[in-house]
Amino acid sequence: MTLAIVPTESAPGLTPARLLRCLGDETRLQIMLLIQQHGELCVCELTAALALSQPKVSRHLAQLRQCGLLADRRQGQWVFYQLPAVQPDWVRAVLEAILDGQGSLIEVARQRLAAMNNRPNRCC
Amino acid sequence: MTLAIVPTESAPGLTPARLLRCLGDETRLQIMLLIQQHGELCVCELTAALALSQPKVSRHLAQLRQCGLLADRRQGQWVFYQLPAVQPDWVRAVLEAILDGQGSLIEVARQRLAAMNNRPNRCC
DNA sequence: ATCGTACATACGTATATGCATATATGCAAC
DNA sequence: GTTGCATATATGCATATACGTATGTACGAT
Repeated sequence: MTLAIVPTESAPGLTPARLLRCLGDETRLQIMLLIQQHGELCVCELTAALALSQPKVSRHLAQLRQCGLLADRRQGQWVFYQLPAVQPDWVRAVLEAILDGQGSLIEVARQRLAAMNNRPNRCC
Repeated sequence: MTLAIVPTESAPGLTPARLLRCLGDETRLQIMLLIQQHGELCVCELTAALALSQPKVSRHLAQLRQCGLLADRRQGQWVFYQLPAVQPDWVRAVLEAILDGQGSLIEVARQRLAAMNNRPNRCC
């Protein structure tokens, strides 16, 4: 008897084109790069870093979540987003390639995040 | 005195997000992967490989060309499309990652291209 | 000049996408 | 309970995108 080696696909319908189209938005691309760099960020941190309205950030996060590009975890009032534990290799490779080539895209956002006050504490 | 290392930008207003959005379409992505594999293809070859209408292929090619993702060259009645000589490294890396991980995307198209008759001769 | 092939574009239409505003939920403190 | 904050979603509208069809242009052959 053989057990499945491949874990449950986070997003079965995630085609390369769908991935690229999801990344093909300034806001979503910056969100992905920020989370890739910082490991885990909540909505209010992303809102501050990107200087955008909360609903706008939330809507883009929902899209990234539905594509399986982000995983969310609730901690008290905050919802933290991070890269999913398991993700196809080619998706990782694409993200790394973009971050390597376009990391400067999020410089301003990183500065705003660094200047943010009252950031929530991670625990759990 | 320092000389600019970065060559003339093919299209100054082209953001990474715009490039990704351009790649984030099934047809355009297949075109890019096919050309990456075959080096150079004309419109009628792509039309046959993808089994799509000629105007549709032509329109997508125009978008890729306007984004600087493809270069075209006329030879008699045919217009051949190829990867541009100079292109951001991360774009190449993204395409390679997808081709490595999801090369099956263009398998059917490759078969149709292989079965095509009267393909034009390359020369210069 | 005329025809056939290859390719590009214009027009009208259907759908998708992004946004602002308003509303709803969940949690913590009081 | 109520208030306040963080987050999520629903609605309505403007814009963008993709498509089919038709038309236009460029090239080679006759």
